Amino acid sequence: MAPSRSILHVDMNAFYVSVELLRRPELAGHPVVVGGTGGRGVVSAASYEARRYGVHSAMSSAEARRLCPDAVFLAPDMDHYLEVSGRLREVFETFTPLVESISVDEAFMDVTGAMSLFGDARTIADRLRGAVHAETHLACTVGIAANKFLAKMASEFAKPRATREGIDPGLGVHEIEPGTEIEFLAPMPVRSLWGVGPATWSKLDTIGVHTVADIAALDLDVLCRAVGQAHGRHLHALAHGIDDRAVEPDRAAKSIGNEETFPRDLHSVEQLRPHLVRMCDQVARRLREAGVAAGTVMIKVKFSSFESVTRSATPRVPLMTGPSMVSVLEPLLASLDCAQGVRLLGVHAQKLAPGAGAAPTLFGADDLFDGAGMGPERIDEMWLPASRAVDSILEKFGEGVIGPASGLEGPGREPGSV
DNA sequence: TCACCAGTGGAGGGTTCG
DNA sequence: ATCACGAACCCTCCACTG
Repeated sequence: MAPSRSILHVDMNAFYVSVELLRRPELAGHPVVVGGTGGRGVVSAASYEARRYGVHSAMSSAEARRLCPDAVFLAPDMDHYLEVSGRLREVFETFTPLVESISVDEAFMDVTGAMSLFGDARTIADRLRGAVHAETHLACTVGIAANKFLAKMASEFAKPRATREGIDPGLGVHEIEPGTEIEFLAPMPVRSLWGVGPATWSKLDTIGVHTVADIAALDLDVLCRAVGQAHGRHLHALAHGIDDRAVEPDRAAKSIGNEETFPRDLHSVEQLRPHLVRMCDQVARRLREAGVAAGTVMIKVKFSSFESVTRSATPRVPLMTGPSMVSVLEPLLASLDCAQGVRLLGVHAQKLAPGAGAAPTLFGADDLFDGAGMGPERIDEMWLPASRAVDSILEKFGEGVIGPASGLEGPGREPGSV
């Protein structure tokens, strides 16, 4: 039996929109939407006023406009949100170093040890909300419970809510007291469990499972047959209020990738190649910044039909430059039928390994002459010093001053332009 | 030698979350 | 007609190994 802990889940209220309102106070009280400014985009965040009209995140911009024509649509400014997010984390860390960020606007905190300094969890939650507001003028909701899952359920419960009738400001803080977990969870719909999306919901629905109490009462084997071993065990535990995952402050990234939907579909490898080169370069740069190399590289292609496929390859040594990634991925791209129309291209680095300094070659000179040409390892070795030089130039003089020539498409190139 | 089996790791697809 | 992007995790199939 593990000792009992006190976990907070902090959730910023309508984060992107609230940050924007600080810069544009004249918009306060109006329906505001961040995202959905482009033709093919979706909503990233909606103010509670916009939510009253049924607008919500992940909705297509076209539908949001239809539901709420008067809303003000703002382009996302992720750099700014990340900066604010960093300041929030600093506020959180004045209470405990055990802070795990799960997105720009949500974090878990393990305050078990902090309570001797600051008071009980409820007191910490109140002081935290005050400190967040003092530092950033933003509002947040805090859930308190004995584990991460329950803390998240608690903050969900305490959040502000928009209905057609008006905006309910919510409780701000909610604590699920030890011993009351089951009664809190039992009546909840399965869809509210973390890990039950449309697909799982549908599977559970067909076996007559609708509430968390239904899952808790279900035979584990029956559940696992319906949704899979790992998922079944996980859901079964959650339904009993059990979640042993620790708050992990420094989770290393396990993959790094970029994907991009083009303004218009592209129809050939020739058209896609400049984008592939540019995106490989971006991903490789992020790898070098993180000091890691890609053990496996992958491309993702989404066709006009919305069908998407992935193709991956594992070179003999991990890669960390754009040209070496292009050399591996271009043949994979060429193996696909791009003529049918490609709306999205993605480049991902997986199986991240600690990046070598300037990786000394592990291979003989014969690598240079093996039939098809230079292997990706040799390309990496050749390009790494130059790539690092480019990194420092970009660092010094800003984005866009330098890039791969093959990533250019003509004068005045803009990302995503055709 | 063959059939079978277990373990492993790559590849590809799918689900979920914010 | 319209459906982003980035990341984590899981499942299944397959080839290889012993």
